Amino acid sequence: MTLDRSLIAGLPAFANLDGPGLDAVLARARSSRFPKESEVFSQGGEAASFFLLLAGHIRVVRTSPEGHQVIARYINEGELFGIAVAMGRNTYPASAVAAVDCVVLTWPNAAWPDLQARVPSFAASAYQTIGSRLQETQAQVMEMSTQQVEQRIAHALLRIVSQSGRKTEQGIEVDFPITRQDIAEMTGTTLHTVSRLLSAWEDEGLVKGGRQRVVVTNPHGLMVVAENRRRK
Amino acid sequence: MTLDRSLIAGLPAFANLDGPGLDAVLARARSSRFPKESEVFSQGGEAASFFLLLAGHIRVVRTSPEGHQVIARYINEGELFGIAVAMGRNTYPASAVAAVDCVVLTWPNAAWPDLQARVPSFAASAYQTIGSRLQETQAQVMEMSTQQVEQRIAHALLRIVSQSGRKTEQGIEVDFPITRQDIAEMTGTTLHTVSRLLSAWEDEGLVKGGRQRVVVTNPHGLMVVAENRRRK
DNA sequence: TATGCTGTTTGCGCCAGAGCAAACAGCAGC
DNA sequence: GCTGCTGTTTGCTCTGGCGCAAACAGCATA
Repeated sequence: MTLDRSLIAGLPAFANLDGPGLDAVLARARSSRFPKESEVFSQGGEAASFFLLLAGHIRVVRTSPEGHQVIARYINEGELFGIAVAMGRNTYPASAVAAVDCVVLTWPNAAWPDLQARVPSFAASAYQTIGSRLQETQAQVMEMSTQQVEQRIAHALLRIVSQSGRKTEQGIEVDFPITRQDIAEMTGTTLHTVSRLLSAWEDEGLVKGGRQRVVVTNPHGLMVVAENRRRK
Repeated sequence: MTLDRSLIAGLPAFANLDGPGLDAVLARARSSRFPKESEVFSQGGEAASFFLLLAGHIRVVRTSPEGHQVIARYINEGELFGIAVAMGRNTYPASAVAAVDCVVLTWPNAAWPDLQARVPSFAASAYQTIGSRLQETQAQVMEMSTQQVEQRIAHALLRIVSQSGRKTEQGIEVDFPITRQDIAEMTGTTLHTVSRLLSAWEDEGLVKGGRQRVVVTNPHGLMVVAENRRRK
């Protein structure tokens, strides 16, 4: 199946790439569909490919030996993921699950050295992706060390909505199904606490909830909550 | 000042490098001393160089806008650090402080593109370093979400001691000065809690404390504490 | 030897948030 | 429309560990 340049021409990962460069990158990729809740790759599995999300939303999940799940991040359209090869790893450190039906570009890892040599700006953007994820993850450690649950959840919601929000007449809505449990697993809390806080915020007119739905109706008000340190 | 190959020949970062390769890498570096508690680079500062620690121990610290400090990691001898350039960043996301007197190799960022092209295995080891730090940081998020303070501190201590431990007749000792406050900042707790737990462990014969000193006298026993989930 | 300074220990009270339990509400399939 | 499943809400209790405070102990300097 031949892939069209227009699929990826506008993506930040391919900025600074000319037409032939784009074609070189696309020549090694194939596109495929992943239905909702299916796994793109699995934690601990041998890393044979790396990916780019063309459409949909993907949840990256880590499971501890004891069975606890933590959501490391959500992948948005246009982002690279599963780039274990760029880190010199040969196994995936987490699982990737389609949060909705997704379209994914897949490259075999074997193509990496060649692409890296021939299309250096593509490799550079992969490294930059890894760098900014390290950065974000460290910021998360910091948040978890220093902030209250309320602020962490507010931050997490604002982050999701700014990256994967869809404007509606009510406000900005998370545009994939997300449960209270999911939010809890992103912030290191329990679904009970998340539910209680969302209910409280709904009373204050900051958000509006629904089954697997969250709408932020007053982003500015939520930011105040996120920044508010009530202790010292 | 001319640097000798033997300085770095044995380091994992330079595995697979032949003599000329080593020389090419060293030609662009200069070596310098950093006295205890001095800053190698500063959070938010413009990233002009990247570094390799030849001797000593370095503390990587992030400070929040509100002034909270978190210790992201300790750098050990032979490790690269401050490699913002490899992530496409132009500013340091954290500060690096010498925990003891240190000897550091410094490369100007300008040398990076050239080194990357001419000594690819050096670049690859930088990327691998970043990858494993992302991995570790995500593991830390997981720990903070799912484990009790007691287990987190036990894990942190075991990690430090395994990476930077020195054998003594009493057991394995952290071979740089480390305060209870430092341990608290690594694990997202308070020095009070750390102090209480260390005291308790000392009574059980697992560790032995001192001013800015920790000796693990019974590593196996500490591992039991680290793995022990007393709830659920 | 005295004087600080910095790091450590320990007691006490309190509360954010986890754990448990039970009722409730969308949504899908029959 | 009924049934079942999955996700949500909410009340209650309990506790890990934080905040505060005060005493204490190494180590360095004069």
